[in-house]
Amino acid sequence: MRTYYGHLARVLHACADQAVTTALAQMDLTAAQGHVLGYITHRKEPPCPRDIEEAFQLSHPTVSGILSRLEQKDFIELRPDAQDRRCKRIYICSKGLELNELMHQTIATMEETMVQNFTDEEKTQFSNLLRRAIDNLGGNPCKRKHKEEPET
Amino acid sequence: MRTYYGHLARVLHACADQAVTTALAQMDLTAAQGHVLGYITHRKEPPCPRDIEEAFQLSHPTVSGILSRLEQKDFIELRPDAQDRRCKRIYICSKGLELNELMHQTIATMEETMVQNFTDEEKTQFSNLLRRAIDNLGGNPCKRKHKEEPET
DNA sequence: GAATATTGCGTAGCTTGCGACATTTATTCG
DNA sequence: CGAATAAATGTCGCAAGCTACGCAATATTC
Repeated sequence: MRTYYGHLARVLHACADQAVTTALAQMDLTAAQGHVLGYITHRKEPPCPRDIEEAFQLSHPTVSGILSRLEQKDFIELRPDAQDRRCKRIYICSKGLELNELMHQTIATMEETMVQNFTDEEKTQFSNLLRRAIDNLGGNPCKRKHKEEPET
Repeated sequence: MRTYYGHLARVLHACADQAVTTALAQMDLTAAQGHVLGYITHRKEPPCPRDIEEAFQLSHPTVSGILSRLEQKDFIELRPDAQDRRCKRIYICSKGLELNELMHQTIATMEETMVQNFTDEEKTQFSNLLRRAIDNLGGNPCKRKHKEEPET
């Protein structure tokens, strides 16, 4: 049978997602929510949904859904920016801050487990090949927004 | 910033999925539906949903959903097996057979594009690293069913 | 300054993924 | 044979991903 990198990528993502989701279940968080919460916490300035879209390469309705679930559970709070009222600033609530350390550790552990028997060289190669494959498929559309429209 | 293989795996899968979905849109198929239809076609015997689960490492509700959408659109037909009435056999309709060649080509093209500037060595390494990473995370639970329960 | 374009976000509706539970049919064992 | 077990699906309800559409606020252009 053939190789099908697409299939392998899907399965790998599913495994990683499952592992994190299982580990975070006790904190009432899913993998996606955990990753986003981690990103928000490590930022100096309270980010807006648009930042999340770019950081995770997700569409804005997807981000919107994740954020509203985080808000419902009081992990975060959304308030419109005073200067630019189009933007919403994302603030972390105490509940989110408390869990942050444990959650970050959980994700880091999964990442280490995933490449536990890789040499340093293999790790580097792995991420390089992944990135090159993504590039070959055109990357994510939003990334090219500022570069490609010299068609006049 | 750190590497996060999990993130790269998710993005790669998203890109591959997007590429195939876009290309198959004209045939009224999604990527998941196309892959499953391709699998059914290349099988000698009409498979049952369980076979799809194992081949694609998906849960049975997921497979059930994809199959019922394929059936609604008259790509396939589901009939219970005469010998074992628990199983449903999946038969391809003419509509599905006609599109098969084009669809298979579309998927193959995406797979080639994805690794277009890889050497043969890099291709091999890529699939090996992907498989090892999957293994490190425990693979997919259902795969281990027959091996691990020597706990008596 | 007014018309236009862009940006950020909301909502609707869809597919795909999952776990949990129920049902039906086969199989196994006493 | 009958009861218990296992196997294959069905179904429900959820999260997460997308496109497409619309709206309000800001930027740009003339």
